[in-house]
Amino acid sequence: MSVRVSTRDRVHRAVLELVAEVGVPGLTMEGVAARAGAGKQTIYRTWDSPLHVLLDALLTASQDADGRVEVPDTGDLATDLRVLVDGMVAELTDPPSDAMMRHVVALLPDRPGLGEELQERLLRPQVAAIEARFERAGVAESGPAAELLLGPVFHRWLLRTGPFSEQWIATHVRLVVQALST
Amino acid sequence: MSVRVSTRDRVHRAVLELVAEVGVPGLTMEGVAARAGAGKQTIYRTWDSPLHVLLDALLTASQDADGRVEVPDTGDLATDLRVLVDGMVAELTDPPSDAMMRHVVALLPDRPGLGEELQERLLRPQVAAIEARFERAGVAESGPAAELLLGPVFHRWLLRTGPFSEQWIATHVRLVVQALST
DNA sequence: CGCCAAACGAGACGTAGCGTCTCGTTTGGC
DNA sequence: GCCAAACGAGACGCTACGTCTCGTTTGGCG
Repeated sequence: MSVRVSTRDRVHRAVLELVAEVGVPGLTMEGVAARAGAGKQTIYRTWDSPLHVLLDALLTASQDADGRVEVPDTGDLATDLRVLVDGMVAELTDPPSDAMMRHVVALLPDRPGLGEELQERLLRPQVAAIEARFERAGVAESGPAAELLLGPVFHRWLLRTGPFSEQWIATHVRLVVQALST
Repeated sequence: MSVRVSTRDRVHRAVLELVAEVGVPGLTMEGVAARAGAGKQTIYRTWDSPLHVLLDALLTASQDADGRVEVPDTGDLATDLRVLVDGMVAELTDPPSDAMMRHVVALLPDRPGLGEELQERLLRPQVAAIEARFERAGVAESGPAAELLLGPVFHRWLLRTGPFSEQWIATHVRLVVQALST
């Protein structure tokens, strides 16, 4: 990304403002350029779609915030898993992130590049933290275990079958821990 | 839907042909109308977007095929859950259904009507069948149980983290059954 | 300090799809 | 066999597309 720093920032700000006003389907390259006070060519030089601009803006912001996911270890597996699930739920329910991720996964078959960027810079660290905590607990199948924990969270987020209430998360974590205690 | 039957069929055929050629993002109302030999007004009278046309076409086809999901009961819970998971996997990996569902869930926050139609006519029967089988097995929390079974399947489908191999499904079902055997 | 190439803001350009509309022309139910 | 409702066709102005060509900053190097 060879765009000048100040320009990048203005474009990021513009797309975040616009997505709040018109939603992801309402984003346009011309709109972003105009709001950022930039030429269209400048936008096309670096990004290939409004969704790509939004993805970059959100990932840049989240990276500036923390960068990596800490692996908690209070000794109690259920407690630590809750912390990790809470982090993921926070990400999934933040409105701009929610909308962006939905549209990125929609285009995943057609534009794998977008999905990889999301995967690499946002999801993988979360999954890795969960697997690490399982391994520390002596769980052999940490991969399937992480999927068992995250799957229902994504399912509930994706299909909006119910809220992420205290009680639901507690029940879910309990079932997962039970599945892994041979 | 007051469109004449033969017209509906021609539109359904047209959108299924087109989505295979140009993908969901390439679908347009004008393209569907032209391919179906219909006027644009006729399309707009019944549907409000190309994705809505595709959703209707796929749901109509799948309803004509079977209509409802059978609840298997061989006596072995793991075996029956496999059958139900296999059915869901088949639906999720059929290319046009795959693409359609991704785009519908992407628009779910903006256009809840689309999501409800998908939910009601396709997903709910699957979930109900799984919950019914759990209840027959004496599982108290059949709701969370169904989520535990389906969540990782959707997670793997959505993020494409790995294939639906024999081995993965077997391991996953085993973990779920174990989570529920108090 | 002054230079110069790279990056930039602005916007013109032809194309395509949008959603609405107005035409005649089927078409099917009474 | 009649007549209103539904239809095929396509014109209309509009918006966004992606490419392009302009001058104009701008920042690094001598």
